[in-house]
Amino acid sequence: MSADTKERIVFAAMGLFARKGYASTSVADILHDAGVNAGSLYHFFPGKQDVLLAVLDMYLHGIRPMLLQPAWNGVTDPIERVFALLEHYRDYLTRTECTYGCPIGSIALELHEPDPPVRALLAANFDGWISAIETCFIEAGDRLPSDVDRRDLATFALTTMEGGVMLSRTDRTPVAFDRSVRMLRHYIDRLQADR
Amino acid sequence: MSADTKERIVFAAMGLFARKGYASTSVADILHDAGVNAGSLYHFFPGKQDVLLAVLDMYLHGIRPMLLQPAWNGVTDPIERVFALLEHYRDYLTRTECTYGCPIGSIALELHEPDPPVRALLAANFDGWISAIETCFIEAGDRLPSDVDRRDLATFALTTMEGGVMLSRTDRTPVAFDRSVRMLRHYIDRLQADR
DNA sequence: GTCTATAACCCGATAGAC
DNA sequence: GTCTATCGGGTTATAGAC
Repeated sequence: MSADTKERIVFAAMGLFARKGYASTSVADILHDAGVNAGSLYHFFPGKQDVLLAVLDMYLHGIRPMLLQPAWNGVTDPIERVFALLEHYRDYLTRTECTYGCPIGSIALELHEPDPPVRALLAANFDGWISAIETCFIEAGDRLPSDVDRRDLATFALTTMEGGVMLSRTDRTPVAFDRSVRMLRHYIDRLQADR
Repeated sequence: MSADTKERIVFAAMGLFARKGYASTSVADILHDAGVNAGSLYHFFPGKQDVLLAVLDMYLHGIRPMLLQPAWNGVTDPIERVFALLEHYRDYLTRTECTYGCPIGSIALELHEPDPPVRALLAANFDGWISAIETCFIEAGDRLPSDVDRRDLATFALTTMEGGVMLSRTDRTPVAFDRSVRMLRHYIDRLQADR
């Protein structure tokens, strides 16, 4: 089946890129994990980079169903949703003994001069994440001071997460991640206290 | 000259790893930039990874003379020193049109399963950075609330910087970096206001 | 310590039968 | 659409003369 084969390739590549990175994943690795032969992959994709594009596209369209929905299950308070999402990343971090973090962030720093379409999809993924969190802060309404820009605050939450993941992956403990998120929580608590 | 050759190799590799990353830099690249032949490199280093170790070691010992000293030139206030260091990274970012960020952070995310000595040196570099900033916050004394942990705050400053660099490199503009640092500044201003 | 040549290997991508 | 075999090129590292 054609659709199935293509899907298997993308899913296999998604896992491999997250675990080993883009450059360190060979086409042979993808073929092996997908249980597919070279001819099939090159029938659906012009080359390896196009597989990456498909993976980034899947992440982009998966933000709601694959990331936000599970992270926000049962959480309705908009500000708690921000921290529920951060907690979601922490779970992923600890479940993998702090070896895997955010796959988008890893690829973004691994590729030093990505081709324009790759860079555009990386930026779109970050933008989607930020916009989702921005919406939470907007929904928080007057619980936050009116002079605090909601998008700036959402960007800050993402940099806290990405930076925390970076340090925690490096020393294989969630300590730095926890410290950063605790500080972000402290900041947002204070914003709510004296709005 | 032996010492000179070894040094040229390390400096060439330092530049290349920062610009292209570790995996994408070939030994041939290093040889070319250093103006050295393969025999010389393999005379001084068992392999490519050992060149990386030497580079990370140089970064580690260069934190004060190569990073803090120039960033803090003329800045004495401990809290302003924190933001002067962040400004230093912003300068590097904008001077390179947002293509290069923190070389340690890039390598840390690029290598998914680094050998223990590499990981140890990456962690030591982050630790040295955090400790320097922690000292600033300690020197700030009672300008900051006593119940705010100085090391947590220093870790937060590093994650803000690394996350900001990641996003800014991805969309090739310092906007995200500036937003994150502005939020950190806002937080620390508030800590000082109602200590 | 420095040089050149090259070994041994892995990579992405392709050709062409089925 | 799927398979196998393989091409051409780049990789790290080594051998051995000087």
